[in-house]
Amino acid sequence: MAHNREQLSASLEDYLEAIFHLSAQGQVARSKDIADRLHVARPSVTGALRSLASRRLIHYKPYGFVTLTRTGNRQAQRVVEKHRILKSFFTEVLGIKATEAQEAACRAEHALGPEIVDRLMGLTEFLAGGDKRDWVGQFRAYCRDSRI
Amino acid sequence: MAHNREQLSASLEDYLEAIFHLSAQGQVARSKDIADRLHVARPSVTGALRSLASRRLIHYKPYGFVTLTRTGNRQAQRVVEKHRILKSFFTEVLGIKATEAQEAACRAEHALGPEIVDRLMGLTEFLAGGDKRDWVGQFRAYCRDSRI
DNA sequence: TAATATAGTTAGGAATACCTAATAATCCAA
DNA sequence: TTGGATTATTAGGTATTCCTAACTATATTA
Repeated sequence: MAHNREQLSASLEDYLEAIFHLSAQGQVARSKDIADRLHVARPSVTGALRSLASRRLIHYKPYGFVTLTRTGNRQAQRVVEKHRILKSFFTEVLGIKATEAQEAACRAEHALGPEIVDRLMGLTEFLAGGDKRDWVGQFRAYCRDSRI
Repeated sequence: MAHNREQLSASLEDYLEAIFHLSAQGQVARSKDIADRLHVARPSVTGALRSLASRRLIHYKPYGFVTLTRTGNRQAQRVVEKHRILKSFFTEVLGIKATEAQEAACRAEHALGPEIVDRLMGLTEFLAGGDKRDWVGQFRAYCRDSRI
């Protein structure tokens, strides 16, 4: 199989992320719940699960439940973290509303490497980090003035 | 054909962008130059050109040269503009080096809508816009201190 | 526990976006 | 003007990622 070191497609990262959240907020990730969460049909999930299993990112047996392997968990956490950082940059710094921020984070998380994401996290802390100078407030005013 | 109102795939946006740049910086966009620029094989270009033509974004006849239609030009400009804004945010605000910024902009430009891109442009102007307060300088120092 | 509802999988197919190899058109220079 | 180099296309194939319809396994409940 040998796709060990290859990086995941955006689609497979989404599946991994969904499995992570479902396992966290309850018990086991069921195929139907993954399908609902990602708005795909159930057979698409079956295919994705097989692909993730062949990469040793999940434990999967047909009709059995799905759990993340150690590697899978590590990779999922990276994706989830990226998502979180992007979303809070969009909402807290740029002032984008939650739903749009959520969706954009979901699309952008696959496009940005760790270097940029780390800096974005830094910028969010720097600008929105409870500082007395209220930079974000000034940026909002600037946006209002220039009609952005 | 009727894909008029549908939004373009990331791939087709890349082709449109390449055609725009080649047309601008010289004369006509040739198939081979598009292939070289996007690092794809020539037959892939033929397919993409047919697809763009069916959407009325380019003028294309086999063995003829390629030019953007009015609509195509408008769409290409939007993509190019997004790219430009993202890249300058990455370099000027986040301090990412040019090549990485270039590549990341190329990947992210398809994921972010106009609202977020406009705000990013605003933020870049706000923070790096020749202001006496040198926010970017302070952010760099903050990054250094927190090892980002 | 047997009938039924739900969940999961197979089977088969479509769209996108690539590829290589082979062929056809076009261009250029002797 | 014609033959060789270059460029573009066709033909045929692969991988991904999605779909619907049909079937099978599992779970629930009467």
